[in-house]
Amino acid sequence: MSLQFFNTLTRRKEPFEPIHPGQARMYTCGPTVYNHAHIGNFRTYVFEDLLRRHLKVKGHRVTHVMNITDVEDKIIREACARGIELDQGDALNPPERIPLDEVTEPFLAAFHDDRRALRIEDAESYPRATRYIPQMVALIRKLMEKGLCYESEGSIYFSIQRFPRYGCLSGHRLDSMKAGARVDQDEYEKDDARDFVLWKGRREGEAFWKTELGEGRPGWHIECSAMAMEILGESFDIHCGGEDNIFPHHENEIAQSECATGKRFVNYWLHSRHLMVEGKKMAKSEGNFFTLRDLIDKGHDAITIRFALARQHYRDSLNFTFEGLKAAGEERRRWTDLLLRLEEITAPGAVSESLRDAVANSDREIEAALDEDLNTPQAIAHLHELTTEANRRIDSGEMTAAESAAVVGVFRKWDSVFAVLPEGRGSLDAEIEALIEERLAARKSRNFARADQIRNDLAARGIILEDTAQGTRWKRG
RNA sequence: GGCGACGUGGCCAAGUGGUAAGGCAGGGGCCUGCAAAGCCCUUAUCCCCGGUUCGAAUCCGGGCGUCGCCUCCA
Repeated sequence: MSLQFFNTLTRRKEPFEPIHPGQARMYTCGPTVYNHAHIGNFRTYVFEDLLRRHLKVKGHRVTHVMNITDVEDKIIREACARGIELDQGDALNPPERIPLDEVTEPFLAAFHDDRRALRIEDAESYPRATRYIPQMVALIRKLMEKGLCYESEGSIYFSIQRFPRYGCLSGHRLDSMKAGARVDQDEYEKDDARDFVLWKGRREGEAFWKTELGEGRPGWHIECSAMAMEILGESFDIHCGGEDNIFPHHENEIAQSECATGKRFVNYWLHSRHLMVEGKKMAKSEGNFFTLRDLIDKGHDAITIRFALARQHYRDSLNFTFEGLKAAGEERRRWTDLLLRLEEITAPGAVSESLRDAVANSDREIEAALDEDLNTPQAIAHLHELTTEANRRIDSGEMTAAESAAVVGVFRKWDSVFAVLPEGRGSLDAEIEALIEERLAARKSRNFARADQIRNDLAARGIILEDTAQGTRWKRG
């Protein structure tokens, strides 16, 4: 079956056909580095990671660009409060380091630490907005030459009236947008309240660059168009983000990009729904706002958090609960324990036809599920079915080492997408090994008090012992 | 007010026309020195009301409810 995605643009599932066969170019909206990313952000980044990993399994060469927004109102406010230099230099002759980096770099580093903890693979590129000011200026000048924008009090605005398809992504219609309940708080002067700013002229107390457009700083939307087109080309395959980005951010990206080039900007728009915590919108005021660090500090495992985020379909809102996190941990443990059991099997013999079929079936169904707009819940259900089947066969004592390897193979293959299995158990120090030996001897001599004491002591040190017919198995708790 | 998504067992969740996958939690059993793990058994007329159809969780209409976006929040 072919890979298909639900395209926000058409509101339908469509087969994925990359512009260049075998190559998938994707751009995802990354973090604004003014604080630590929260688990809602990571829900989206984990979805995008699953997407890139599955594209790779399907044989595509993936070029993934995730932008870093490192100039923005809150960052500037913080810089201002700290008395950091507002002049960021000449856009065409930028210094290695700009003053705003002092605010953003610690959070950028933290973001990468967090995503690695969640096993989110490295993207091919992490462009920072502040390093692409000339490209943004060039793009704005192109739009100016085409007469699609206007200047007002030193700022430059895009006139959405000039783009007839405006609203194609979000479904907003120009005429009905006027009735919007919200009043724009922006103090800049616009011809039409719905127009958006491409370039903000320098203002008192705000960071600025010296550019051909004068002194000022870029608007928000322009960075993604400029960086995406610079790195991926004027037309590319996939653009992702959280659902809140559909309007206005992505809508505006389409308008400015397609007006500038006259070409289709992006073929597939994929958006993840938001995450809620314990049934409520995550908000600091609700006391249910969590960064990854918050959860790790509470003793939760990063990979289990990854699994809790990956386990639900990206287009459904995800209700993040501690009960759900516990369930995610149990599911992982079940798979981890199965792998330990499988590794212990040494029986010689061929792979039976029934096992070969079972494994091939699981493999096919998991692939089909992921092909169908990344249906992770269904793919996971198939892994659970394979788990039960494998445990049953192990219990029957008939599984061979070759069969065990076949089952492990399916788990490892799909874990290249899910990335939730342990890489290995590690090893034990000699002291613990000696205790395990001592306990075996104690059990043999029916000194169960001593045996249980050793088991309890080791459990307190994070080593869990389980007795099987073949001997004692250890694992880390 | 405009646009959109969703409502399946205690919890999470698959399933888009043929009489409800899977996991977690709970209960019972087998196994075990005990435990753990594992296996087996166990809980649903799919929000409500109409309609289409031989047949609907699945399609259509109407309710009710939850959630999201409507200018810088993934």
